[in-house]
Amino acid sequence: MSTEKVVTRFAPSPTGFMHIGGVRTALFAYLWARKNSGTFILRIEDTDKEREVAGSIDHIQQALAWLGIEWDFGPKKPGPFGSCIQSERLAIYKEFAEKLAAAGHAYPDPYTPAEVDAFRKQSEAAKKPFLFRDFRPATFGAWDGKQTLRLKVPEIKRFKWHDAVRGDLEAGEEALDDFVLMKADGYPTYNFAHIIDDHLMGVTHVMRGDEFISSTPRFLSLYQALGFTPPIFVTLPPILRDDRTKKLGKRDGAKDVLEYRIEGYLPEAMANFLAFIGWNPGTEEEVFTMKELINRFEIEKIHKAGGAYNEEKLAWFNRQHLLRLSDESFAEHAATFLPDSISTTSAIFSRLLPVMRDKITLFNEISALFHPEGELHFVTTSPDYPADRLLWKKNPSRETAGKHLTEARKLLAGMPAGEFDGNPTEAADKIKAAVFPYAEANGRGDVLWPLRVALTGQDKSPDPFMSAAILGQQESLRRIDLALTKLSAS
RNA sequence: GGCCCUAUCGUCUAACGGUUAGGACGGAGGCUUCUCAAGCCUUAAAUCGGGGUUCGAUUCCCCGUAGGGUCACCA
Repeated sequence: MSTEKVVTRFAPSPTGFMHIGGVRTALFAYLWARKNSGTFILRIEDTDKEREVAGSIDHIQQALAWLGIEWDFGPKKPGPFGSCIQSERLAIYKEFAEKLAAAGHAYPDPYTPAEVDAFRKQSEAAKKPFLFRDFRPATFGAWDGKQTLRLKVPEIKRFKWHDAVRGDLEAGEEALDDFVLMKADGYPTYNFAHIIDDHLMGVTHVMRGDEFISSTPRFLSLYQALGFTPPIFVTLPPILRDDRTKKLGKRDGAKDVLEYRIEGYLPEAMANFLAFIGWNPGTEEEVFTMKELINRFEIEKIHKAGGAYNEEKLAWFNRQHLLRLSDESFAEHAATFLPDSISTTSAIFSRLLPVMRDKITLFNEISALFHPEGELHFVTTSPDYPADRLLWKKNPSRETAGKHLTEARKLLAGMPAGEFDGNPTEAADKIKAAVFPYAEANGRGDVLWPLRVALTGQDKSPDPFMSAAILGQQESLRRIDLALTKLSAS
């Protein structure tokens, strides 16, 4: 490896939302740049004004920022090479176009689109692949800067090149053609602009999907005509749909990356998951922070074959990262999913923290916990439930339920009030110490089921000790009294 | 169709000529247990097919097969 500073870029076109395919490409480019203390550039390729979607540039930046992918140069951070938005660099492309035209490496296309189309049909009828260069005019005039400009392929030959992932690649002459450099609307094509920019921005490693392999000979022709040295090509494997039948695309359910934030995924989990589609450190470790990914990332370990997107594995990664979160950052992430009545600074929130941490895989599950049918609904609402719910299904006797509830009430009432306060996990332990021996002696289910329902009113909930710890002594006793009333009323 | 690329459990993958083909997700079973999760343990499950090269092929070569990509004044 040379001592040259590594520069990578992510170069999306602002034509809609970002999905995980695009983000994965950005991630790999970012990881490689950071690993080498290099530069990562976010370049906006907005040379097709027809397809541009308003707000996309903003959206792209939000998606990358959410994932923790930071760019050194980007839309509002121009570099020594100027703007990172191609539509603001038109003068640069024009200058290179003029140079190529003057050197005889490019020529104005004399045909109308209809005429070119006729040529194409002609070739099809003859069952030959259409190549514009077969119809190249014998002589051409100077380029006036307004016509369509095409590259005059400098050399018709079989191209061989090296790809850092795919190895030695080659393609025949049929892959070469006089492609368009400057469009009639004055904008450069992608094929032209990206090569100029990669060169001017000092990009050393071009990371992109395998859909660009087949156009590489044309890029190489242009590098040759311009006298530029090509960068290192790093072809990334495609991300496949989960059934592996095709590449994951927007039409196949590829979601907006920011959707995942709304669903309560952690950005580090997403980055971890994406890194493992098409890359693997070669060990059995799987859970990595962004920092660790940067340390471990190696181009040599990028795969050739495509990998499928699997949301269940993503969820697992999320759970793993969630477990490693500090209470403080857990609270931050939880904030938007809590009911309005509970703030992350409230006392009740800190009492609920251990339960929430145990229960969820995705943060949006927190809202479900507080739903009227949810496990934590009892926290904010006094329970309302049919009396029969207090009866354990294996021994549905009102008499037993009432007897044990009365006993349990005594045990809870007998505890010093202070033992309910403080750390909820410790409080739950103390409550368990007070109640469990009795339950052990008289049947765990017979004692604990009615107690848990009395406290929570729910079929599914945290265990009775934790529930009592969350509610506090007074409220716990009040709810047991309520349950006893229910039992005797009917 | 031409050209290019790819191929290990259902899925993500390890193996860089020699392993009982390993791990993870998901599945199944179990433990735990007052409920629901979580957690822990166990388990089933793969080298696309056919030829070579080699003492020995998941690994190297060839031919099939299947899948993907690409053939724009889109990127």
